[in-house]
Amino acid sequence: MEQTSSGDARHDPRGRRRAGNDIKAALRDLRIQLALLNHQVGGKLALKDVDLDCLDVLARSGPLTPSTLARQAGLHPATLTGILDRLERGGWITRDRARGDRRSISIRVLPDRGVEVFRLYQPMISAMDDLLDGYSEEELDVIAGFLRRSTEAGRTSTEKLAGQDS
Amino acid sequence: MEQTSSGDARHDPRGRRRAGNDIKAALRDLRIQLALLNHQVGGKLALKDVDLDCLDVLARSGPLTPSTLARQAGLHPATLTGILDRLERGGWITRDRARGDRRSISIRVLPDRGVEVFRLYQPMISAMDDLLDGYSEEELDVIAGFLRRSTEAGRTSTEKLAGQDS
DNA sequence: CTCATATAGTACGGAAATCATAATATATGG
DNA sequence: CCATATATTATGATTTCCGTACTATATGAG
Repeated sequence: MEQTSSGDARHDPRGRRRAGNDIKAALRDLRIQLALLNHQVGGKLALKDVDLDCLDVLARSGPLTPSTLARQAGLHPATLTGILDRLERGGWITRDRARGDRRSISIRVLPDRGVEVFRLYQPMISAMDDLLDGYSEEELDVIAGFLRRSTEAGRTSTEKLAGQDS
Repeated sequence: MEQTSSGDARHDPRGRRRAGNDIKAALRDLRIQLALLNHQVGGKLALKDVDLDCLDVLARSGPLTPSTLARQAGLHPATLTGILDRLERGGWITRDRARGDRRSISIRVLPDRGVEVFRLYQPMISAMDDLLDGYSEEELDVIAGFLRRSTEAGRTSTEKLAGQDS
């Protein structure tokens, strides 16, 4: 749907290229800035960056087992045990024995402290809402599509790197 | 253009709201995925996540002093010393005494190992190029603008959090 | 069923990273 | 020249990371 006629006379390859490079650079900046925001939020909650990352994945992808989470977060299983210990001690998660396979554990985010997190992200959420108000619904759809595709590009690229040993 | 049941034909509040929430969720996913990609890249280069972050900032924002970099990366000055030691040992950066103020140090990224990094990011760069080919120049400008504004939103939100002590 | 093997999660311990504090070197203003 | 402020690094206590080994459970073969 965002395919437009190419090879047109009005089409300036140099302009497209510049715009593309702008986007890639902007994505780099955005990644760093969001990492920094999370670092601040984590600091307020006495959580390491990686702890907050795990919490984010858990909150988003529902209950997970340690092995699944470790794989998704690119962490050593033993490292994850330490992270889960911290999160459990802080009252962020619970570890329950799974019903089917009794070796495995189901990690669940506790809702209790959700408000704290939300309050800390509130400035960013408000700023984003203000920002998004300036776009038409069509533009919003373009942006959402771009973000989803970029995430997918990131996923396949990450897997490609993880697959090869050098 | 489709009419909506509630009021304004041009602006459907429900559709906009959904699109906005989609974007915020997509941004969360994208952040995690890019962090994961960097984790993989860092792993190949024997660099911690935070080391690669610092390198990225340095490569992007030119030579910096340790104090400036520490502030920009949200790190304790002493922590940064350790990071710089690792980066220097690995041949990623040099520390030169600044000309003006002889207390301060100028950290510069060495170009030598840039190729390695580029090669590792190549899958992502190619995927992004393919992805961007599907957009018109106008759409690219919309996306670039959105990314820049989001980064700015992240910056002000981060500063807001850093400013208050609770 | 019994045994071998595989898998999930964690305990343990050495190596490394983090960060508060102190120390050093230089700058700046009176 | 002196007092104070600032940039960076050294030191050391604490925490984190992660390779290895261990326990518990699952699965498959005979």
